[in-house]
Amino acid sequence: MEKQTVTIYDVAREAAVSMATVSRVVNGNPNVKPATRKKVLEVIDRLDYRPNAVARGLASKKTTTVGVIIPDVTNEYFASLARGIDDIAMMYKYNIILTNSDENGGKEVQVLNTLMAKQVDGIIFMGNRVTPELREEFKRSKAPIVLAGSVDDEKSQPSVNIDYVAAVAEAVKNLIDHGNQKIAFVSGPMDEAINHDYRLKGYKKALKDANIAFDDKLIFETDYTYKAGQALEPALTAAGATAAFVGDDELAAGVMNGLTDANVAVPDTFEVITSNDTKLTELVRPKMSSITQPLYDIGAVAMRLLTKLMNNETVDENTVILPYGLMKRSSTK
Amino acid sequence: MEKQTVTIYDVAREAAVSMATVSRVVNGNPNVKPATRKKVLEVIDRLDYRPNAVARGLASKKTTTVGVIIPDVTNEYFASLARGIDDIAMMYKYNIILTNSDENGGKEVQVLNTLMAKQVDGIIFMGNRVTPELREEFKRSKAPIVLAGSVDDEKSQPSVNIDYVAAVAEAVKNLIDHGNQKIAFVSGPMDEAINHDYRLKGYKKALKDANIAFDDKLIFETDYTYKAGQALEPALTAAGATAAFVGDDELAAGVMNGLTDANVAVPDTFEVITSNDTKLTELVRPKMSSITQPLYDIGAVAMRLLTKLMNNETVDENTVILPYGLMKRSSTK
DNA sequence: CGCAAGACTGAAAACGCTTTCATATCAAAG
DNA sequence: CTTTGATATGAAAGCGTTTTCAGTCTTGCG
Repeated sequence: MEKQTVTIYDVAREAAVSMATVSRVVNGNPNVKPATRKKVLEVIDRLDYRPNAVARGLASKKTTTVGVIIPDVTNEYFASLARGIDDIAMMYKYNIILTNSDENGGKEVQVLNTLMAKQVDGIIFMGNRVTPELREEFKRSKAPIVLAGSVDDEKSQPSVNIDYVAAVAEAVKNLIDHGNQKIAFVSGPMDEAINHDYRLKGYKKALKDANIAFDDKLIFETDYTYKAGQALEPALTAAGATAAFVGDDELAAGVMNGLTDANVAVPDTFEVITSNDTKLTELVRPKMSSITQPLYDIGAVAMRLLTKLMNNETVDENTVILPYGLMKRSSTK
Repeated sequence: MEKQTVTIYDVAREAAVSMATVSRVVNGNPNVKPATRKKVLEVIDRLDYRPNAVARGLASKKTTTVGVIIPDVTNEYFASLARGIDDIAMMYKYNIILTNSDENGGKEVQVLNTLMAKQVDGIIFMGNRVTPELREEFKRSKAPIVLAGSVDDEKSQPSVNIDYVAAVAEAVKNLIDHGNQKIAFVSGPMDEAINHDYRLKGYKKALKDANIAFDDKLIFETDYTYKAGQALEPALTAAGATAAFVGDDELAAGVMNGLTDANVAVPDTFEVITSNDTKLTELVRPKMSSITQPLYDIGAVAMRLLTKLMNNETVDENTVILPYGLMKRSSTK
């Protein structure tokens, strides 16, 4: 009762040609007489022949699939990038093997290895904690790897991002311009390069430009979760902050709702600005002002870059920086 | 400069055994003398040998990868299922090929075909519009297919869901019990089975049980988007509705915010209850009451079911129904 | 000490395709 | 006609594993 698979050999026999010829017509090789092509095509249709991609992969050493490592699909930010990645991948006839890493170094290394074992033609990596071990695996990979919406201190790999330092600096300057002096910096784990090495730098720069002393009492390191943000209210007010820059939208929603629930008026007595411009910013009330990022495009461009790399095309610039913006909504004055 | 790949043959030579033996130790076959195993393992380690999964797949006819068709990763509901799927998949050593379908029949058929060409061991399908063509492809597949959080009128495939009819009926009854007589039914496209054949049925049942006449002026068919929901306010009030059941959280958030923005007080003068219990319900103000679904588990159970099917284990029940609940938050009295 | 029954191991045949290389065909040119 | 340079085609060698089948060794035991 097992369904019988029809192979290239069956087609060759039925069409009275060699496998080589069948292979040629399947792959659109022009060196086939039109009459022959027609005959083969008919048989293919009649037998409902579908080439086995695994065999093809083994013979050609190309699988037309790329691996995508994502911290968590459930996170709006990364999901948006993933969507961009998949669309472009599909456009170039690639498929995506998607795996959640939870930004867990061990899991990332393991996943990377199974992707390589599966002979993916390329890899897109999302995650901001590029450990030395990870970097080691990257080097050992013969498939090109590009980072999307993720930074590595050492810039060891091609990547596409926005200029986080400048974006955060501008966001914070905006807060300063509104008269705030004690501005909280609420971020995810500080061992992520994007937090300790980019956002924080932007924050400090804005302060310095405005001659405001840096005060580490205003630095709040926590998880990227709604609950964590919500729980921050007492500490925030205790520290005397009157505004906050937040590194993640869900976290920011938590911060804002936490404040509101404690009767701290946003934006009147406390301003909040967030980082990722996901849908969330529009759903909450007040709507959140945010740094804007071309989320979909970051993924799309990363995938496009990867196709070039997989094709051995020369690319002029390996680390691409997309433009950001600032969107004023209702959580800032 | 191309990195050299080491094959099973290299290991065999270095260890002075046959490929067969190497294969055995790699696959944990017990029929290998401990001393031999040790020797081979050492060589594997020394040469840093990693089995080629593609070759393996060709020889064994198993790829340890499953295809996942999802309407849109960017949708919280499906993303949550996807996370459950991936976790269980990883637990059973499978990888996921993820593709967005936009619930577009043509794209779905095409994607299904490329998944089959890639010899996936199984497929998880999400999407509520199972067309005859699609059903045809399902049948032709030799890899088992299970539907997750998705229904097919004809129950042609194994699936895991909740009892949508009962859940919606209960939700609507709740609204009726609060004294509402004109309850709007706001749903996504009616050509999706889940809407026209399940949710609507539950809605009608609740009305009937309460002796309320069905009025199709209260049926609102629209897109699953925030904007669409927001735009619904005028129509909703014009129809005289005092409450609404909504088939999607993002849509519901739109409906609710639309009402609020038009100074219709939720829940005091208009109650809203939604369907999917995603994170969103907690982010908006007022928080939305919702049917609760074990989102992660729907995905997880679907994947688990698939592993059994792929293993040819006998499963007692092909269509599993998980429990639902009703979570009262602040958008209902 | 002889022998059957495991326990191990290796040779070689798949798996279903791509690709190289050689050969065959053919039209145009001489 | 013969030659020549494309143009078409086929044979066969991989691609890197798994798996079957047939041994070859070891044991335990009478």
